[in-house]
Amino acid sequence: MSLIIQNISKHISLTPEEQLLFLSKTETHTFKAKTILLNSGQVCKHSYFVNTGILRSFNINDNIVEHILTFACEGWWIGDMYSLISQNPGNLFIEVLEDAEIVILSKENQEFLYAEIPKLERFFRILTENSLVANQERLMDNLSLSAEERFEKFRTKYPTLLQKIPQKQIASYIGVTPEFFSKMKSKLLRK
Amino acid sequence: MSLIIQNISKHISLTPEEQLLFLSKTETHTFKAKTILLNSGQVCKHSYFVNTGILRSFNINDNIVEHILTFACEGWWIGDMYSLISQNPGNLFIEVLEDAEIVILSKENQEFLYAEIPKLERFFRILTENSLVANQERLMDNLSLSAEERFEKFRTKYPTLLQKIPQKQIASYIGVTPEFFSKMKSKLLRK
DNA sequence: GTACTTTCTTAACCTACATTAAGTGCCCTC
DNA sequence: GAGGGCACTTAATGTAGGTTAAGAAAGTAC
Repeated sequence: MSLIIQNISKHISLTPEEQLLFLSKTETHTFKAKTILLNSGQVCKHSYFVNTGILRSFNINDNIVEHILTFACEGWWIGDMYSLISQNPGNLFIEVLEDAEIVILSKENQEFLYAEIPKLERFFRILTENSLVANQERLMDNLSLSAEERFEKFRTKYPTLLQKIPQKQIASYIGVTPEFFSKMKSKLLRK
Repeated sequence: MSLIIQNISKHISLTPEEQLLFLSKTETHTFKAKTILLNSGQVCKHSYFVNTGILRSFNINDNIVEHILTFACEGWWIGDMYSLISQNPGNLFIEVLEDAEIVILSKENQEFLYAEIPKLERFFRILTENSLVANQERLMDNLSLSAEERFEKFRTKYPTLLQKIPQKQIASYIGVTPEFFSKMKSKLLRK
């Protein structure tokens, strides 16, 4: 069974016909690392589900500093939620960090599927709820933890990522400069 | 029409019977300021909708420092999303800041209503989506803006709150100490 | 009205993290 | 296999915001 159907089946059960209908409304493509799937200033018209590879969403502040909102690895959904909902231009970029196979679901088809398979409302509600919880925790962490503690949390949340992506991306995710991250890391190693 | 039905009607339309069914599954109570509706360590079994008054959710770090996750004024929902979903003990407190009239919806009744009025899945999905978007924006703001800029954002997001709540609560929301907030404020006034 | 508690202010000093800048290693690509 | 670009490191210096402490102001209770 495809990864995306497995993912959905964790929360709702679809008949074989519904599964086929769902899949018929998606497209699967492969992308090379460094491909930009969504640019800041564009309207986001798709949700992306990662079969293999790694993606990230981030914004750029004052044309200089990048801040990473999310990484998405195998089995994760990613998109610009704000832009997707409002259909206004967003300020997020979505980029492929490691060659990836991605399932693409257009907003249009998503709405169509809500109408055809109302259970999917439930699925995406649950997905969004989980995402909200994760985000709230990260927000509270950013308010109350030190950079070192945030790094520790990153490690447990994304254990596989540590080896796979440039460490400046991790610095950006936890909210420090690459220079400070490097210093912090060597301090941790010395312990 | 009651405020909560108005709130729901912004996103889905309920028949008069559905409205009555919904309301019959809620309870409305008034609470004095300083009432704690949910304690850290408890399982959250209700969602709260604010008819009048002000609530806040917050956690306490190392038994010392409070960090505010959300304020909820008239027409807002509040709860401990993590605990509500997982039914595990959460780490949030929910407290009444200003005498309030609150509509209470138990998780049990919410599930019951999902079964009876499937459209409500849609409503709560949209509610959660909006909440997620707001949270993501706040997270990015915390990564990229100065305390002063975060205060400015707070003012535009909660214009009425400024006069109504102790300023240490605002400091806690934007993530600085009351002392620093006071210093910053007097600097802003001198301009 | 007086006392008690909580909030707010001010100020001296401290620290986590940013900035700037220079240098090193490494993977590309031609 | 030489040159150019990134990612990473190190170190000096700078700063936003924290800590501590003490007093003033403002609620709140009796």
